Amino acid sequence: MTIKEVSEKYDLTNDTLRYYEKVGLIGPVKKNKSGIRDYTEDDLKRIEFVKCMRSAGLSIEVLKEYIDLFAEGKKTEKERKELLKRERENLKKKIEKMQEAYERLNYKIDVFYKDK
Amino acid sequence: MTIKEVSEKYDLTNDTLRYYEKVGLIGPVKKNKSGIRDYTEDDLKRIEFVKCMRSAGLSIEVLKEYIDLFAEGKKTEKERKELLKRERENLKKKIEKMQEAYERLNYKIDVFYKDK
DNA sequence: TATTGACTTAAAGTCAACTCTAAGTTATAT
DNA sequence: ATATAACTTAGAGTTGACTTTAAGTCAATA
Repeated sequence: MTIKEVSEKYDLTNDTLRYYEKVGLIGPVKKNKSGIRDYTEDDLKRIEFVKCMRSAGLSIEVLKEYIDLFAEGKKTEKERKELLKRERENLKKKIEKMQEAYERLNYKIDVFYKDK
Repeated sequence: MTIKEVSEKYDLTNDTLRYYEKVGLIGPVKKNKSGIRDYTEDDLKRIEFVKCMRSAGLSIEVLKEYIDLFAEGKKTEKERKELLKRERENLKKKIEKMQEAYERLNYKIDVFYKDK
């Protein structure tokens, strides 16, 4: 799959895809004889994972950390699990903050701006 | 209330409080004869609101927009309500994204890293 | 009176995460 | 054969949201 197709499929720009590769979140992606990227199914799975986690606010740094551990093999499984649990906790707290703000907006809209 | 007390109460740095004031999210805060800030109850309410919304990811720009409308008085109530509804929708979508990522982390932790 | 520490300002610096630019190569259509 | 469009790279630039710096004022204490 070409970079264009991937960027359309996942709604990420070519630049972002190359940037993710440069910082080591994906790939290195295989290239054909003229140097053009050809993404594999595994690349796509990774992109989808990264996109999901990024959209939830996980930093590139922490994703990179996880992916580097992954590349080191089985011996890092425990450490990876700890990392995921840590991030899950962070996410939970962030969701709670957002729920709070959401309810506050609800209240403002329904009570303060009721008849507007 | 001094900037130090406010910064401790809301866990925001002095710098952040002055920055919020500079960009127009709060104040202008009243100052005593020697130029030192003295926050009122209304300032504190505003700070608390801004903190809540910022922690949920609303941009400084959009908060500024809301606050500027507020300062224009009653005639902007409808517009303010629209703005809040828009931001509520954005927030809802973001919460959904985060829930998705949260569940994915749950799954990974419980299934993939079950015995680790 | 001198020093300490909290405050003040404007402006420059930082950081994460892209995003754009410049200069170049390659594939396809006319 | 030439124009067009899509790709490539390294590196510079942008944006949002602070954060730090430099230079100074002021109040309280030794």
